[in-house]
Amino acid sequence: MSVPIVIGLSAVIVALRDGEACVLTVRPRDTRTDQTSTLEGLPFGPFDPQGQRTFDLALRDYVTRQTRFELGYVEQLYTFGDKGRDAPLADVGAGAARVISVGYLALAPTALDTHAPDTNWSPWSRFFPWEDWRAGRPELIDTQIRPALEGWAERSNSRRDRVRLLFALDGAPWNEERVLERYELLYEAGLAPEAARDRHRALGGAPAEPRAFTPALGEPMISDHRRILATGLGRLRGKLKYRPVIFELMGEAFTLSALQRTVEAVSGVALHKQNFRRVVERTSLVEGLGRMDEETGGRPAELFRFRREILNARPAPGLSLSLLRE
Amino acid sequence: MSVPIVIGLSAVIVALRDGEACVLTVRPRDTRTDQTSTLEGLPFGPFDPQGQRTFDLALRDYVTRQTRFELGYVEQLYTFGDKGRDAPLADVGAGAARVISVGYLALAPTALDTHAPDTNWSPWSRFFPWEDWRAGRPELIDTQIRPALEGWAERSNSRRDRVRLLFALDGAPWNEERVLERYELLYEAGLAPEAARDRHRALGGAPAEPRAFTPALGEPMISDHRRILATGLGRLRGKLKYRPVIFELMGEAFTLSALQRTVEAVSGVALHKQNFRRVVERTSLVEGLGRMDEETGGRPAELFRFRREILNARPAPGLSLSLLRE
DNA sequence: TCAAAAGTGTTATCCTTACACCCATGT
DNA sequence: ACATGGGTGTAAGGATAACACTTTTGA
Repeated sequence: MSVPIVIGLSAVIVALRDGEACVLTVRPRDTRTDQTSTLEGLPFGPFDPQGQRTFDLALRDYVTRQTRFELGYVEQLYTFGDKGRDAPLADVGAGAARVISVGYLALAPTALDTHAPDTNWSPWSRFFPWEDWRAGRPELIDTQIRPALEGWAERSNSRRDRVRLLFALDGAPWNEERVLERYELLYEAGLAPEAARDRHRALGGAPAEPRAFTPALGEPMISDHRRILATGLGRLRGKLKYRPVIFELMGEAFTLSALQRTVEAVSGVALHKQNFRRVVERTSLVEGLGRMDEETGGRPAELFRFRREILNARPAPGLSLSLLRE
Repeated sequence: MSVPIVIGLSAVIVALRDGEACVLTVRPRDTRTDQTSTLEGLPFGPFDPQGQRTFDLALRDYVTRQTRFELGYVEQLYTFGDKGRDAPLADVGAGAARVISVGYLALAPTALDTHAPDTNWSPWSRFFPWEDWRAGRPELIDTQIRPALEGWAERSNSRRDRVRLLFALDGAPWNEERVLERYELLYEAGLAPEAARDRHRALGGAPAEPRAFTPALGEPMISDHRRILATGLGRLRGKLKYRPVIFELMGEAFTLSALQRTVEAVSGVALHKQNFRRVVERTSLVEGLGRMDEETGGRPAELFRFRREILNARPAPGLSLSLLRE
């Protein structure tokens, strides 16, 4: 076994900031020049096979040390091992190692106020602008993405079908969960700057250099981090519907409107107000506190709390937020 | 980096044999004694970081070479990295390496007739007898599992709740998807022989020795393979409901009854015949062939085929086999 | 003729989705 | 008074889940 394996743990840490669903990003410093990277990446740490007992503990430990807060909800996403799409070797100080990425999803309540150096809360829409349908169908899909994909798609029927289904062209409905498939399609079609960079490195080129990118196609990230982010966002969007994970993003007390805006920010679609309330109330996941919110214009709203105890008491804490499109 | 990392790929390969959902198992040979193991395990292969481009390709290649057939549907399950629950080191010929298990799920149509040496199609009920509710609630839950868990459960409320919810005690409904959580509970409670073995090895004991086990608690497997199998079964049961994966287990033509029996064998619950048909027909996932089946007693049944083309044509090939309990 | 398995018809109930409308507060 | 956001009522349509029943074969 000549080539050693290095396992990199990457975390998609999601929290709400100013009403937007954000992800914690870092700009790693180049060890030689001490310059921070122009591209953002996910919090990342190598797994120590000697000392660390589980991935889970290693990840929590790593994040706590780097950002000074403790992760609550954590779940494993996927393990990426494709050659040619691995993390930059420099990151982990390994010479000719094969780097395997284990991605994790973590959710944090809004309260936390971490600002370790070189970290930032970035709205995910910066990386996937086409995923935000809250204000209706994003124009850039038809003005930019569709034309850019035309040449690639017309090479086969299956490509055409994929583009149509994933980007909701020609009347196909939008499916907000397929974030990863959309990103992978753009990567395959060469429209993600990461693709060009990976090809370049495969040919023995120099380390990744940031280059101009089309804003409509989203900002690229370091190594395979945008791929992991897409996996995390898709997983979260799916999970909302059958597990009450959304409450991991809320504070102790919240209004139903705030809850709805959070679901909308994550899922990227607008919801029908009245029906959203009914669904939430029917599942009895929340409980009114009697207290009122101190306003932002209009009638004061009642504050609610998540009845966390039902997680142990009830069979399937189903939320089944059957996304009620407006 | 003193301790090298070894990545083991393990496959849960599911197929139907004689109407039962089975999983392909192997009995590895001891390299010294040339004896086959008394315990079964999953097909397993080390990942070569030098030569192999992706896990997916590595797994397919490995299975094809070992069993002479090509995998169709393949999906990654989970990556297990807990210290103390790793694969036996002897298996991969690595000295003091840290072994990480990447589990995969694969589905194979019944047709295939592989019989490589030392491999076997084992019904999953041998490993998880409590998961089969097709003939109603299994007696062993109340006669064996409940009493065996009593002492462990009474130590805290949360333990009691977990047992009640997962094993459907005291009127709690059965949730067929939580296969892994049930196995992990039994492991934690010390009722899986694997737990004793792992503890023993952690104390520097000799390699695992098979020992007597309670049949009601299922047969143990090599290393962490029963954990991976539980993950696979749970994932498959969940996926049935929102993706038409069940057809990966069927031949080209099948009767609706055969389809129903397959779903029942996988999900472990009995379904309502008439409503099952209605659901299948409404989704237009299948198409009648006009031909009739050559019987097994009673009126001949029409043969159907899976309309595979809808995978590219339709938005969400939802099957939503909302499990219609009888 | 009867057992066995295939296949059809019908109905109450619940959930989804949409509609319209009223309430409490700040300016 | 009126704009703003909070909150309620009601009803059509469809999916679910449960009934009971007929049809076609082999023995």
